[in-house]
This record gives sequence, structure tokens and C-alpha cells, in this order.
Amino acid sequence: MPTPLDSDDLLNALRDAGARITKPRRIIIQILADKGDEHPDAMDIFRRAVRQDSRISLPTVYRTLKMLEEHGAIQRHAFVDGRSRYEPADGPHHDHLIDMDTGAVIEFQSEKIERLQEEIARELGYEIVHHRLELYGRKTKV
Amino acid sequence: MPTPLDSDDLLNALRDAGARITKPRRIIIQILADKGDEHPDAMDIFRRAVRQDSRISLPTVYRTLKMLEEHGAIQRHAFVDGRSRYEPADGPHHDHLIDMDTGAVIEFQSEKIERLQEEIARELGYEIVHHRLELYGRKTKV
DNA sequence: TATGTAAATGCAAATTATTTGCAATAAGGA
DNA sequence: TCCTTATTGCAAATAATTTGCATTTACATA
Ligand SMILES: [Mn+2]
Ligand SMILES: [Mn+2]
Ligand SMILES: [Zn+2]
Ligand SMILES: [Zn+2]
Repeated sequence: MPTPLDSDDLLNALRDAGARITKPRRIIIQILADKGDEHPDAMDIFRRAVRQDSRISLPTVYRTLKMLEEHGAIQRHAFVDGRSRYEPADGPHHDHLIDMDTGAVIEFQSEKIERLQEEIARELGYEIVHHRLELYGRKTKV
Repeated sequence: MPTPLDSDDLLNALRDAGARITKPRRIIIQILADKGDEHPDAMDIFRRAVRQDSRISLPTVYRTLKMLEEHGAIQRHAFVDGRSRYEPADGPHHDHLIDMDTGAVIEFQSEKIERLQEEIARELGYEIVHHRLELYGRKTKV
């Protein structure tokens, strides 16, 4: 669903923030932009990063992720399994369906649900700043 | 919204599970059933428990909560702040709106949203086992 | 009511994901 | 190329929750 976003966009987010483009950051960003594996957690990213440069450290992965998140370049999701998972904050808003058997994360969007949420909040006298909607399920048997 | 549920119902949940009704459990359950403070976290419960019996321990609070959760007597929610919060699993299903300024937790239910979720999952070939819907917002200015 | 046994407890230590202090390194403007 | 300062890697700190183990307690039975 999300519109394409490549390494360069994430690198620019850092540059705009006046941050230095270091080798570790370049590698981490490249991994985040990879459409191959989506919603990786910090350890996933670390393991892949080490393959490109064995002296990268886990704290640097966390620090880079936090920095990118603070600049709105990536989003962090905390699903029920504990760890945080990350994804480039490009395309339009979407929510997630998690396959309880495989751990696969499927994205979806529902204008209707979004609208209903706003409506409910308004009725309660609130304005939504952000929300979290996660469906946990299993593939329907044929 | 939830239908009233008192200490006895929770105590019975333990009895049914063949568990012993100990003093710490009695106290913890009484705190959970208290309509006064809803969605307390483990530390909230521990602090209140200690007032009734100073030798209660935090591990016992956690162990009791886990046991009650496993037997479906209480529900655990992990909101964005990290800690888990608990509530008796009595009344009908509901979701939560969290006041970002005060931390207050407001309950709501939406048949429409629940139905839309099912629909979305079905279209994706899934059956929902459980879900998490949390709205984070601020009171609308008058 | 007294008693034996397994379940439950309290304490201290372990766990897990993430963060932080600090000395060494490296990015990038001058 | 050089200088300054941000960034790094490492080790140690956090914070919430869990676990090992010796001691206590609930409660079924006598
Ligand atoms: Mn996503
Ligand atoms: Mn609730
Ligand atoms: Zn949404
Ligand atoms: Zn719901």
C-alpha cells in the first residue's frame, strides 16, 4: 500500500536534521528501505547490518531508529510480542493484521473505521492524536 | 459498561481452577474488584495490597494476575506506556480511549467497528482471534 | 482439632528489550 | 589536511516481569 520510499528519502531526513551520514546509518537505512522484509525489529535489522559491516553495534541500531522515528521518517509499532517493529513512514496511514501462526504482518486501511474512531472520540469529548488498531488472527480454513 | 463483578466471582474463578485461597490472593482480588480505581497496573495493585498486609510481595502480585488472566477472570492490556494494566473480565467487550494528558482510561464499544474488523479480516482470508483498538487523544477545547 | 503434604509465598537473582555513560573514532566544514 | 564535535562501540544501567529456591501456609484427611 505505502508509496515507494527509498534509502535516499531516509538519508535526507537525517541530513535535514543536521545529522551526519555515517556508515552504520547508511546501512541501517538501506535495510529499512528494503521492500523485502517489512516490519523488522531492532534485532532483525542488527543481524542484517552486521553482515555488511561486522563492527556495527546494537545500540547504534537503536539510536538510529529512535532518531529516524523522532524525525518522522519511520514508524514504530509495538505488537503484542513485546519487541518494537519498524517501517518507513511513507504512504498513507494503515493498520495491521497479524497472522498468529506465521507472524506475518498484513496491512490494511479502512476509511470507515477511521471515521468511526473520530466520531466516537468526538462524542466522548476528545480529539484523537493517534491510535492503534491491530487484528490478530488465523487463516480461514478452506 | 461492564456488568458488576465482585471479589467472590474472582475468588470462585480461582477455586474452580483448584487453586488455594490465600491471604495475598484475597487481597489482590479485592483490589481488582474495586470499582474505584480501574485499569491499575501491577505496581498500583502492589502498593494498595501492601497497605493491607505489609509482607505481600510484587512477584506474588504478578503470579496472581497471571493466574487470573490464564483462567479468563481478568484481562491484561498493554497500552503504549509500557506497563500492563488489568481489569476484571466481566461485562461485554469494549475498547479504550486514553487521555494523553491525565492518563485516564475511557471505555467505549462500537458494534460497527467490531463488524468492520471482522469484514476486513474475512476479505483478507483471516478469522480474528482477538484485537487491540486504542485511541489516544486530548479533551477537545471548548 | 491436629497433622502431613503439596501449593504458594517472599526474597534475591535472572530475563528481555532498550537505553545510557564514556572514551575512542570518524564525518565533514574550514 | 586539520579541527571540532557528533557518533560509535563497549559495558553497564534500566524497567517490567519472571523464576529458583528455601520457607510458610492452606486445607484435605485422620
Ligand atoms: Mn505497516
Ligand atoms: Mn476496560
Ligand atoms: Zn488506523
Ligand atoms: Zn473491540
